[in-house]
Amino acid sequence: MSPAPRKSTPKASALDCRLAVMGADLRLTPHRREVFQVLAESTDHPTAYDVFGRVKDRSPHISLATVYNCLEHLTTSGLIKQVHVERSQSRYCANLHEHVHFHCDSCGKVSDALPITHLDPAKFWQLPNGARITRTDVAIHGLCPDCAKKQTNVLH
Amino acid sequence: MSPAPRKSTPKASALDCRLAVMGADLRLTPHRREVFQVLAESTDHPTAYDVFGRVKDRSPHISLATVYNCLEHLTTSGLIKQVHVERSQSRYCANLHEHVHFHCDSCGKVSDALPITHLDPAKFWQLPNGARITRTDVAIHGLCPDCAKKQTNVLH
DNA sequence: TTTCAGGTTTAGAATAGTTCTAAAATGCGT
DNA sequence: ACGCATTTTAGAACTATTCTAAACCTGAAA
Repeated sequence: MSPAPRKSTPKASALDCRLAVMGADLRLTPHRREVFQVLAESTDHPTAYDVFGRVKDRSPHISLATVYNCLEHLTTSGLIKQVHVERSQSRYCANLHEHVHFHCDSCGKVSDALPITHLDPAKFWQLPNGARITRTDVAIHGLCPDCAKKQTNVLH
Repeated sequence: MSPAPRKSTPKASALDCRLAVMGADLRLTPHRREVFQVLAESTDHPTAYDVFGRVKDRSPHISLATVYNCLEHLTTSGLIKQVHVERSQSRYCANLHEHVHFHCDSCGKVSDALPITHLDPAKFWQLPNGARITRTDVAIHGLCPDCAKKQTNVLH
């Protein structure tokens, strides 16, 4: 008999492509797929607990530990990024394009800001001689347009 | 009778000056002074627990809660800065000059890097229209000179 | 088809960093 | 010295995260 055609994962979604392209060593389980989907559809940099709540709509029996587990695997295989804003909860982000995070210190919202020009850290800062740079995290703090407007109104 | 000369805080240390200059609303207690001193003498961005250990050499009876308390007061009055590197412990820094933090992902050391030129965030990133910027935190990750050298040696 | 080995998921316990609480201590102005 | 506000303390409480051990899949081998 000729070998049977493979049965598993018949459709190639955006996530499958991403996994293939990155060559990540990550088994694509339904939970991991869902956690990634949730993140890919979110622009608000949800916390692990936020993700838990959103994934539960689709998989009511998923546990928080699994969400943490999936987030860790997705992070280490480079499919998502972990963002450290506060000493409190970590936030996660599926936007892998070069960008920085803008944090509103009033309402706590986190939004992405795209680069106008590429920033070369070595041109801006005196780094220790012989250091090797792997990534640069930029976090800009301030007031988002809404909160800036509100604060101005209050002051006058 | 003419008013008696003020008796409190007879000597003006660097910390006193700093407090006066910044107009910080902070009572200068011995513990706060010690916590600040420890930080001012450290370049390794100690954690709260590190600070606790170092202050204990001078004030053996200080409690960890007091250290946290002092760190919070010093932070909110702008005398020190809190640095969020990892999801784990916060680190603190008494260097208020414009600078960024370089984190070695191998040995975990955090060191300061001074700016060569001033960075204007608005020139580099498309920020939400109407946003008001208060500060920009830059964290550069990679390998410090020592770890970069070691890793090269291992590879050949 | 059964068996096995591997990774995955689960619930709950454990841990770590930090904050809270209530009482005691301290210090300043009168 | 007195009263009041702030600071300090020890320990409990809290929260985010990680660990653990058992149950569960899934795919390959027998």
